[in-house]
Amino acid sequence: MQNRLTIKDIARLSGVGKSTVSRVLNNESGVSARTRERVEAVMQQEGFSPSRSARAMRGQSDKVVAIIVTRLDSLSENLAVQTMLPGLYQQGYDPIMMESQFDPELVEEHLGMLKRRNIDGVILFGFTGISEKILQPWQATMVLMAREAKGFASVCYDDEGAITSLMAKLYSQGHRHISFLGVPHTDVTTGLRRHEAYLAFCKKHGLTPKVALPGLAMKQGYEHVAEVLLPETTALLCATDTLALGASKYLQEHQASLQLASVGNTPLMKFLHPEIITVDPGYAEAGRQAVLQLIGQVTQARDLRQIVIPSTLQ
Amino acid sequence: MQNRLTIKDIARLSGVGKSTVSRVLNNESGVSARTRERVEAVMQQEGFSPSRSARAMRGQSDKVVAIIVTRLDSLSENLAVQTMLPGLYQQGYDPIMMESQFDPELVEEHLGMLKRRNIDGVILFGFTGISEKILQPWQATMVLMAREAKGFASVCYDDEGAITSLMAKLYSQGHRHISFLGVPHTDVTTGLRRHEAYLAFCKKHGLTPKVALPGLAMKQGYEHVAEVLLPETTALLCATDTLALGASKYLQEHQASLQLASVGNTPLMKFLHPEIITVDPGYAEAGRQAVLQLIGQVTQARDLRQIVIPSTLQ
DNA sequence: CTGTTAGCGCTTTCAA
DNA sequence: TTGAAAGCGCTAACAG
Repeated sequence: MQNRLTIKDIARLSGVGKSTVSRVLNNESGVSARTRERVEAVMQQEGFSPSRSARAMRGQSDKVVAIIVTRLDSLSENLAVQTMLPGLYQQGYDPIMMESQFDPELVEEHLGMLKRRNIDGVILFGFTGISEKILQPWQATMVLMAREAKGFASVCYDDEGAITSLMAKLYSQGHRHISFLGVPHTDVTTGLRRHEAYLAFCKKHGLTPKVALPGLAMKQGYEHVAEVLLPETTALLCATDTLALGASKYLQEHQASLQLASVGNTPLMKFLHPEIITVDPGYAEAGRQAVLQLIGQVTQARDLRQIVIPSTLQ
Repeated sequence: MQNRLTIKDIARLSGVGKSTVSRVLNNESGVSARTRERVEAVMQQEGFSPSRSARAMRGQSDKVVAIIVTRLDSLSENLAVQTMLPGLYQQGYDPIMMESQFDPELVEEHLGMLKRRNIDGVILFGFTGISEKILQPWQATMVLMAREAKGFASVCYDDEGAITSLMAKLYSQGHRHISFLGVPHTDVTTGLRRHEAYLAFCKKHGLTPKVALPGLAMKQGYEHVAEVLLPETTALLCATDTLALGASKYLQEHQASLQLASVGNTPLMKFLHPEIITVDPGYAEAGRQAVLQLIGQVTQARDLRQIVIPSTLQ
């Protein structure tokens, strides 16, 4: 680590001035092709790479962004992060990871650290309880995942479309008594929107809704699925894979057999219960979009778009 | 982000010189208590925090480390990383995350990026196929997880102890026909060592071993468990939770009921199959130790220890 | 087109 | 115990 070369060295080795090297480094115009080639050759040969800190100090950005997930082991967030990372590396950004554990105070704490570090941007996986006030300072440099907020860029899933297409599929299979296992309305996207889409479909098709909204945890699916099982029920729609996993454990234990459907399409689900009908909310695409949006935002002041990822029935 | 104060501002505001502020900042001796207090008060009040880049440029470290996991969704690695993060933040380090996807070339690529960034240290979750040559330049600044290598610090799990205590438990429950589902020997720790510990126990207690070593994936557990099911088999020991998950799906589908045991104790396992006997390899503790070791290494040239985390039967 | 010259915010001599 | 001054590696005027 010690004897890294500097532009000064490169300048000396290629017989030019520091600034010329700098120009080459930044692909600035105003350097003769010959000089540029020569300098590039030297850099190449010496394996030169400029000091990030020095560039950062010169007002350039640090090229560091943070990704704040709710939980490291969230199946869905993992899928999104998995596509974010390569996207960020490719653009030369270092992604630092933080875990909010669904705790608004932790988010605040983390954002505080990040503010102090003068980071370029943040991708935050939203959840219930984050006050917009805390986010305010980040308006220009944050992309919210799975959450919308006025004045913020965001990448959301198509909750309504996902639920509707699952319902349509179940309906077309002949199911007329479809129960719903979801998340409380305090969660606007996964909770409220998915529930409403379910209700809307029921209404439109004259079905009688039967609902429980226990929460996001597998255990909650397990413990509350019984509440929505009527004798006539033939299918169960779950707001998330995790919930479906919990429910299906219960169903298995109780020998109840009904058609399950859920929003998620996570690998775990596909393996454990391939018979479940799923819709892929487009986690991978969401990750890609989030990175594009964030980088656009911080480098070229792109406008704060609210992106919705279309889901695809599996 | 723009108008961050600098030590110059703090100096002015507290009526001292830049260097004094710097001394206070670094807790250097040679500053009168009065002056120090005054400066600290101003910093506090202005919410001053020094520029990382400037410090880094002055030869201080960047305070950035990388964590390279095999997969973002590895149940076990998640548990370790979960304790690493807070440990790192607390020491002022930023953890950047990378995913190797079990691909040695990706590791090489990532390490290349990191070298260029002049990072402080790396925590690398090992796997089969990483050539030690690639790691060589990182000897002093790397901690290997779940893998040992000559000249490298590492944090490993007590493979032998874990398997032995599970076997002892099964044995004490009266099981005498215990099969083993594991990982090929190319994986020295999870593969070879666990398998050997199983064989040793069998030998010592006069049991007839029955083994398959398909690999790490859930699907492999599912597909290969049948090979080790003899009519007399009453228990099955799996080298990992993931494998056990696959196996138990098969067993469930085939109505076969035997006592399962596995190394892992991941939340998913505990939820889906609480009846399985597990041993906790100490992932959380491993994460803590890895951070301590790495930071010790890079800040005070602590010697490269090879740490083994004791496992605990659940 | 290219080199020289100032700094960016900090640490680190070196004098006072 | 302190402050002034000299850089760290880089970029950005400003001259040639």
